[in-house]
Amino acid sequence: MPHEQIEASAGPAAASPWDDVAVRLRAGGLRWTPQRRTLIEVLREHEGHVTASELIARCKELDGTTTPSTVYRALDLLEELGLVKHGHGHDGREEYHILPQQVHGHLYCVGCGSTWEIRPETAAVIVDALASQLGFAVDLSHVTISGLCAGCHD
Amino acid sequence: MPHEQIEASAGPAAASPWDDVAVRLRAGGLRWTPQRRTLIEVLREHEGHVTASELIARCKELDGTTTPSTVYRALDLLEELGLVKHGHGHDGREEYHILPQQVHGHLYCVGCGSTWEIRPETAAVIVDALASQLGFAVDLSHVTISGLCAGCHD
DNA sequence: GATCATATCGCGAGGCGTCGCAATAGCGAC
DNA sequence: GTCGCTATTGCGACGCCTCGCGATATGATC
Repeated sequence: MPHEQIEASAGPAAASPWDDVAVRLRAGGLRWTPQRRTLIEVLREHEGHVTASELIARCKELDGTTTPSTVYRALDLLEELGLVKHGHGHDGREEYHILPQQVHGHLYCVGCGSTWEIRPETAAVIVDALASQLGFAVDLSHVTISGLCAGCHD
Repeated sequence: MPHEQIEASAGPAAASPWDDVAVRLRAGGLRWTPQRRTLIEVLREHEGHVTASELIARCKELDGTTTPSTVYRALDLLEELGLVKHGHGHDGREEYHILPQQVHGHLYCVGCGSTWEIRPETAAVIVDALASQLGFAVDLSHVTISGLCAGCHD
């Protein structure tokens, strides 16, 4: 086997936040295991939101020996590193936001079942209202707010 | 522990919304069963919010034969009658609001674990913002929004 | 390459919530 | 009071999520 190729720092490929997970883990005395490697592979495939069960299922496809508890624990770890962020769907089930970039909220229409996003500008109105009136700094992205969309409302 | 008391028909006691549940059920072709009677007893004991497990545990104390599925199904029914309303705590677990009167939201501080209410006036700001910007009629009471309270924030 | 401390894994159990099914029992009709 | 329709119950099984425990394997050190 030839030596593994070292990524040249001049490489033009966009640096992915997943690339240095191994390093970051080891820096904290944590370990880079096959199970975590698999999970990162799976996360690379996704964008936006994924449910925990979807992640577990996909990991199991790739590995077969993956167990749910391992995935949940690895996700907790990645959340501490800021690479994912968990929230709850309208029914309380867990959802993971991959590479959370901007604050946005989630809406679920109980009429038609579709989901909507609260864009950052609108979210800001809500966050500001609660901050000024209650001094509470809310994290709108953690839950899915239910309601009726324009189409189902009238 | 409150002792049992037979309700005198001549009693001028304020009519409780629970009093005519039996009638309302039968009016819809539904039935008034011992299990439902027990649940109503339990609900009479509470105000505000209760978790599903608390209700189930208390029903089991009173009856012993109560099973969770029966309680959940009865709660669904009462929700259709408008007597309770379910929501989700910060961790996604179910919570029941007893006799929901006014629209209010729920806040959970991830710092200290305390819970706060969003008063109707403040809730209105949020509801209006989403209504005017997205045409979405949200139900703020369905979920618990996480964040940091004034004390934990700074 | 061998050693060792310990982070991590897989397993099993448990609580929560949902659903389908066969048996039971309200309750309206007679 | 009895009958019969069918709403409801209890059970069992499942999926989701968490946790504790003993066994394993990472990776730092020599």
